Amino acid sequence: MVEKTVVAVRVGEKVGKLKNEGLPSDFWSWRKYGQKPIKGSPYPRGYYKCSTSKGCSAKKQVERCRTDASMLIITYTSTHNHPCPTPITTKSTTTKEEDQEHIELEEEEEQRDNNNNKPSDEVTNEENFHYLQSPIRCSSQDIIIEQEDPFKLNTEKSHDRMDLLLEEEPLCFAQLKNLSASKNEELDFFDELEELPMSSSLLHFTRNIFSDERIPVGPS
DNA sequence: CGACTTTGACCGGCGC
DNA sequence: GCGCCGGTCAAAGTCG
Repeated sequence: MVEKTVVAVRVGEKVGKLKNEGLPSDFWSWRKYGQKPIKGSPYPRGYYKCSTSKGCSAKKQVERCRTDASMLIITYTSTHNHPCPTPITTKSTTTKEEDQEHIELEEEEEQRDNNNNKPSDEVTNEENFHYLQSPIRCSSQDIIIEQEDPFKLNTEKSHDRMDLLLEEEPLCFAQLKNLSASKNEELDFFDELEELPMSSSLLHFTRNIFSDERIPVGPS
């Protein structure tokens, strides 16, 4: 049984011009070992292996949404057989960072409990994807994690969107696009970043996720 | 010089 | 068996 995680990531148009097709940075390093044009999609799919540790079998596939070039579909397969590499950071940041992630996890689990549509034991069914935030968390838990825009952490909007994302039926990408349409200003995200009152941990966190949204996507 | 990307070739699974 | 397609390999090129 191979673990498979599908994550939709919205990236800015500008970022898409960068190398790696603007892949969001994560704690692991990935080595590209192939690229293939995919039938039915105008965009090629890239194949990446984890190069953080020798012998790690973790892989990911990255392709652009055929209907929305600013949306990346990242499919993680296998799991890392090594601990999450420690990002270059100051000593004091990790705990805060973890706390924030824990908060998000709890929110996620709470949402899932409220929904009751997908009991956790059913999620492990092979027909279901594991919504595992592979690049951020070193965990094999079946946990839905969405990387929220840090600026939306305290807004009602994020919860509304969360509810939408946890709807029984998977969203089409057009819907996902609308959900995050308000993020057009993200192109200047880093320009504004310096001026905003952010804690060092939050700043580090946002840099690591590259200001992307990571949206769990159900099986098509 | 090592790590990485690019890209054509190769291989296996699957449907006809 | 054959062709298509997705996934992987590996040599060559690039970059810092």
